[in-house]
Amino acid sequence: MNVELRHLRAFVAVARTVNFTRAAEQLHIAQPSLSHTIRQLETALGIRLFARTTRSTALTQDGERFLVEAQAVLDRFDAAMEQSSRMASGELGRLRVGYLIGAAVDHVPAILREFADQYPDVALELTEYDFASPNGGLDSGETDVALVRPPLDGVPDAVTTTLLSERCVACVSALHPFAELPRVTVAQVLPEPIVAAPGDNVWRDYWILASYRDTPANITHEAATFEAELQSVAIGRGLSVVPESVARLYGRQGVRYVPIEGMADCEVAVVHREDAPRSAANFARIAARVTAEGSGPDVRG
Amino acid sequence: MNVELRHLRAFVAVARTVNFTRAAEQLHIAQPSLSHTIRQLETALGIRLFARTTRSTALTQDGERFLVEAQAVLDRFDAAMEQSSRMASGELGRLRVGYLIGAAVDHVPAILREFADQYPDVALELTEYDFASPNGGLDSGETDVALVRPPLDGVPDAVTTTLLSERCVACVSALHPFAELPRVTVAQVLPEPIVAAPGDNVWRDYWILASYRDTPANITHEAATFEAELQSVAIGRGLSVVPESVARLYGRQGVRYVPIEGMADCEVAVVHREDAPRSAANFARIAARVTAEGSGPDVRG
DNA sequence: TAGACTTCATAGATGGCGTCTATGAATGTG
DNA sequence: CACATTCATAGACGCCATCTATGAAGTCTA
Repeated sequence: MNVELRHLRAFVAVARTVNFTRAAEQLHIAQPSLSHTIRQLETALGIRLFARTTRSTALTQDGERFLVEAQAVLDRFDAAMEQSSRMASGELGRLRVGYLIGAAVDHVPAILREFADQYPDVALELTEYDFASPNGGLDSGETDVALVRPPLDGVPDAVTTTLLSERCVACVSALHPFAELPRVTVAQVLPEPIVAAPGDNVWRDYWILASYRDTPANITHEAATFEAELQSVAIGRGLSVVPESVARLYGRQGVRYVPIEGMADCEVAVVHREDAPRSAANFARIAARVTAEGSGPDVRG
Repeated sequence: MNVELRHLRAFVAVARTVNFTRAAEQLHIAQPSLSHTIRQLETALGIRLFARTTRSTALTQDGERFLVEAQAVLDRFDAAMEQSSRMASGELGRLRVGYLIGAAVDHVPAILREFADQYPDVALELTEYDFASPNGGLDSGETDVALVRPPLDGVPDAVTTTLLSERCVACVSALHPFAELPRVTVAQVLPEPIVAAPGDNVWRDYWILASYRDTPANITHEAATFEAELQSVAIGRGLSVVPESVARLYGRQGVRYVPIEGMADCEVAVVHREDAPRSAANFARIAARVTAEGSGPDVRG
C-alpha cells in the first residue's frame, strides 16, 4: 500500500488533538475511517504511532519523531500549493510580451513599469516584431501577449483589447503630386504604386487597402519596418499607408504625410489567446488602464 | 478534489520522461489513467503543466517551476519514509532499559557498549530497579527491555532470553548454625526464619522457596536490596536466599554463604514484550551474544 | 459500586473513483 | 500513402475509502 498525503494529514490531526473523535470531526470524516487510516499508516511504516487505550490516545516516541517528519512534508506540500496558486493567478511566472514596431510606443514604458510594479515576480521577456510578423509572435506561440495593430491572422481564440485608434495617412515622397495636398481620398490612393509589408496576409491587405479595391494593388516594393518603408517612399518607389503617429516618430526627411479621407481609423490593441496564462490577461488589463489614463510621455513637437 | 502524492509522483514521472506512455509503464499504470491523473492535477492547481500535442509532450514554464516543488515534496516525503524505516528497524529511536540490581552486573557495561556501537542513533535510558519492582519496569510499561531474574509477573507476552544461570546460596549470619557447613539442603532451609523481598508476588515466592513449602514461610524481615538483606541477615533476623554471585559482589562482612543442595539454579534473563519496539529485540540479541561470548571483566577474587 | 458517558475498535455495507480496455484523432515517418 | 506512435475520450469494472451500527473498555459520578 502506498502512503498518501491523506495518511499524513490524518496522522497530524490525531497527533495534535490526541483524540480520534475530534480529529475525525476536523477532517470531516467518520471516526472509524480515521482509525482505519491511521492503522494503514502504522502498517505501512512498520511502527506504532499511537499508544491507544480505549479511553485515551497518546503519541509514542516514534510517533513524536514521525510527527516532525510528517509536518515537514505537509509544510513543503503547502508551500508547493501556495506557489502553484500564485502561478495560477499570474503573480508568479514568466510573460513573453511581443510588440509590433510603432505600436503604442508612447505607452509601452508606462505599461511595463506598471506591470512590473504590480507583479514583481513575473519575469517579462520583450520581443520586437516587424511587419514580417504582424501578429507579434502570437500565431507561432512565441509570445503570450502582444501589442499589435489589428487585424490579426492565425491566432485562434484571440482576446483583443483595443488600446487606441488613430488616423491613417498616406506617406509620399516630397516630390509626389500628393505632397502638398491637405488630404487625399481613398480613391486617389488606390491607383498609386504602393510600398507594402512583406508576405501575404490579412494585415498586409489591410494596409494596401485591399478591401477597397477591385483589382490587385500595384506593389512596387516590400519593407518590414517603417524606416525601410519611408526610404522606399523617399526614393520614389511609391506611397505607403501608415498610422498617423509615424509622422511624429520618424520625421519628414524627404517625405510628406497626407491624411486619407474616407479611410477608417487604424487601431492598436493588446492581444492574447484565450488559453494564455493568467498573467497575459493581467497584462492586457494593465495595458488598457495605463493607455486610457495617461497619454504617455508627450514627445510630440 | 485533494491533491495526493500519487498526483505528484505521476507528474514527476511524466515530466522526466516527457512521454505519457513510457511514464505510465514506469508507474505500472495504464496510459489513459495517467492522462486522467495529470488532468486532475492541472485542474486542482489551476495551471497547465504540459503543452501536449497529439504527438509530443513538453513541460510548460509553470510545469517546470512546479516540477521543482513537486520533487521537493517527494524528496521530503522520501526522507520521512527513510527515517520511519530506520525507526521500524530499531536503528533510530529511544530504548528504555531496566535492570534489576545484581542482575548480570558483570556484563552490563559490555552489553551497553556493544549496543551503542551498533545502534549509535538509539538513545539509551537506563533505570535501576530493586526488589520492590522485580519486573524491571516491564509490567508498568516504564521500560522497553529489562535485565531481570525470572520469574516475571504481570508482563503480558513477555519474550524471555536467558543469559546465564548460577547456583542459589543461603546467606546466613556468621553466628548461624549453618555458617560453617559446606552445604545445606532445601529441607534444612525451609523452617528457618527468612528475610525476603517486599510485596507479594511470584518473584518473592521464588526466593522464599514457596514452591517447596506446605506451610507459609516465616518472613521476619523485608528488604528491597541485597545490602539491606545482608544487613538484616547479619543482625540475625534470619537467612536469605540469594544468587551465588552476591557473595562475590557484596563480600562477607558478618555473613556466610552456604550452597543449597537440591535447589534449582536461578537465572538472569533479558526480557521484552512481544509488541515492544524492534530495538528491544535488538538489545536482547546483543545481550545474549555478549553474555555468551565474554564472561565480562573478571572481578572475582 | 453501579450506571452513564466517553473513546477507540470491529464488522459489514455501499458508493465513489481510480484504473482498465477499447477506440479515436492527430501527426510524423518510411 | 500506409503505418506507427502518441495522447485523449468513453464506458465498464472493481477496489477501497468511507459510512453506519455496534461492541468493548475505562473513567467519572452519584
